[in-house]
This record gives sequence, structure tokens and C-alpha cells, in this order.
Amino acid sequence: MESIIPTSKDHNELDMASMLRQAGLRPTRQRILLASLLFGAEKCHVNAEALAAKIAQAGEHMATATIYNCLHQFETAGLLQRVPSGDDAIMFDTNVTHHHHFLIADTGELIDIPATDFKTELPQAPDGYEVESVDLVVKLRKT
Amino acid sequence: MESIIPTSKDHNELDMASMLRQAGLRPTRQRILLASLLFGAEKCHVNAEALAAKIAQAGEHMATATIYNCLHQFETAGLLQRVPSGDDAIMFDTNVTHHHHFLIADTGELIDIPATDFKTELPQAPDGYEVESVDLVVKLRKT
DNA sequence: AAATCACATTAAAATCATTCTAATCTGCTT
DNA sequence: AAGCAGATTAGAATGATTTTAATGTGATTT
Repeated sequence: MESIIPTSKDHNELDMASMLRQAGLRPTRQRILLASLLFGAEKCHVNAEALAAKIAQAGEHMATATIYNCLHQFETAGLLQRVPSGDDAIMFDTNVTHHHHFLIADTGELIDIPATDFKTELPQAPDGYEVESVDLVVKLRKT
Repeated sequence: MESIIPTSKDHNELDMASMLRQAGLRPTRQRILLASLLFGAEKCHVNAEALAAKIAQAGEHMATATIYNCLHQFETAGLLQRVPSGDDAIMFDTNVTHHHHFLIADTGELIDIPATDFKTELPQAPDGYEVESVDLVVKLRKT
């Protein structure tokens, strides 16, 4: 009994599928689910473990290797950016614009800093090299 | 048949021992050896694996746990600074002055940038927090 | 719509840096 | 020389990530 009127869920999945296709990735069930969790919500900073928890919470299942595979594929496709992290897990940011981070020292929480909130005069790259990216992390502690 | 005239090796060990004592660390054989390797040479950026290699090369032996213990103790004592790293190993810097780093993307090699080589206007820390440290990494790729 | 093929996903084992454990050792003080 | 707190040790444990080798699945062709 399929409805002609698409549900919001269907609509979202179509969005995610076309986003993936545009990124050159086949829209598999797993990649669509991950994309929904990553790009449908507000949360910006995730690691594999946090995603696994969200997946379980949604009553779904996915192999750990698939989560890592997809995260790396999303990064390569430019849908995610790797960000420095306080703990020992790889963290990704759904905000792929040029910006930097506050890192709360004791919790490991990351907070975006718009690139416009500060100005940097960079040193010149050594001969034979060019700048690929610039990462600034301001570590904070409670006063 | 101990000589009254100290060899340069002895001299170096005395230096290291007093440095350690000043830092509040008991000058054990292992800590003196590590200190010699770290603060006697030019090399600034090390991880546990690189140190283990140097130790083996010097014909000595040290438990892996000891290397990690000492590195963390040296860091706490302010003799070393942790630095961001491209690979997945913890890296330390014997340069504990305020400065930043170039990171060669494909080799993982770090190069110091004097803090005076660029100017940064930092954003204000959120309420209830204060800035603990600022880390800037400029990732480079070969042109 | 069946066949096909390249690509994805999977569970489980492997890897690798780092930390823990519990026993032994060693600087330092008495 | 004795004693003790702290240091070192080998080896086991941990935990995030990757590999392996087998199975499954989108998309295209027939």
C-alpha cells in the first residue's frame, strides 16, 4: 500500500540519494542512513562511535567497517572535514566551510569559530611547498 | 679504574641529572638516557617509536611503558610539549617556547614556525572559559 | 525481468599505539 | 646497611581503526 504522496522520510531519503549521487557515491541504504544522520541534524562534530550509537538508537544496524568506510568516502567527496580532536578518536565536521575550533579541554567538545572571527597573517610556505590547509585550535579550560 | 677526569659523557649525564632534579624528577638511569637523546641532540619532534629506535641504536634497552611514562612525566614537568601530528602517534616537541608548525602532508614531518612569524587576533573565549593554549598547523603539500 | 558486473557491506580477525598489572628493582634517606 | 617510596619491567589488556575474504546489492545490459 504505497502512498502517492511522499512522506517527509521519503523526501529526505531522495535528497540524500541525490546528494550522494552528485558526490559520485552510489546511494546505498547504508550511505543514505548515515547521510540522514549527519546532514539532517544540527550536530556538527561526530566520530564513528557516536554515529554507531545514533544508528542503534534508530533501531538500525551497520558494520563498524562500513561506518569508517563511509566516513572516509564522505571526507574524500568533500561532504565532511576531518578536525583535530582532544581524544584519540577520529572526528569529522559537517561544516566544510573555512573555520576553526575551540576545544574544551576536559570534555573534548568542539565548538566552531567562524573564520571571520579572527585574522591571521600566515608565514610563507618553504620553497617547493604550498599551503594545503590551516587549522587553528584554541584550547579552553573552565575559569 | 675510574678516571678522575670526567669524560664528556659523564659531564652530559651530570647536566641531565641536575635538569631532572630541578624538574622534580628522580634522575634514574632511564630518564637520564632519554633526556640525553632528547635534549642533547638537535631533533625537536619525537614519538615513542622514534625514541625506541634511538635507544636500540645506542645499544641500550628500555621497556615501552617506561618510554611512555617518561615522555608524559617530561611533558608534565614542562620539558616537552605535545604537538599535533599527522599520523596516529603522540608527538612531542623539545621546543617548549610559544610557536606553531608546518606539517608536510605526505611525510608527516613537522617544522617549527616561530610565533613571531605571524600575527593572530584571537576570538574571545566563551563565558566561563579561558584560553589554555593556541595551536596552529599549516599543512603543506609539494608544488 | 533475468543476467551480469563492479562496487558495497559484512563479521570476524588482525593491527598498532598506548595503557594497565603485578612483580621486581633502585635511588635516596635514615 | 636497611627500608621505603617511587620507578622499571615484561607481558597482558585495551580500544580505535583496518584488513580479509565472503556475501550482497545497485545499476546496466540483455
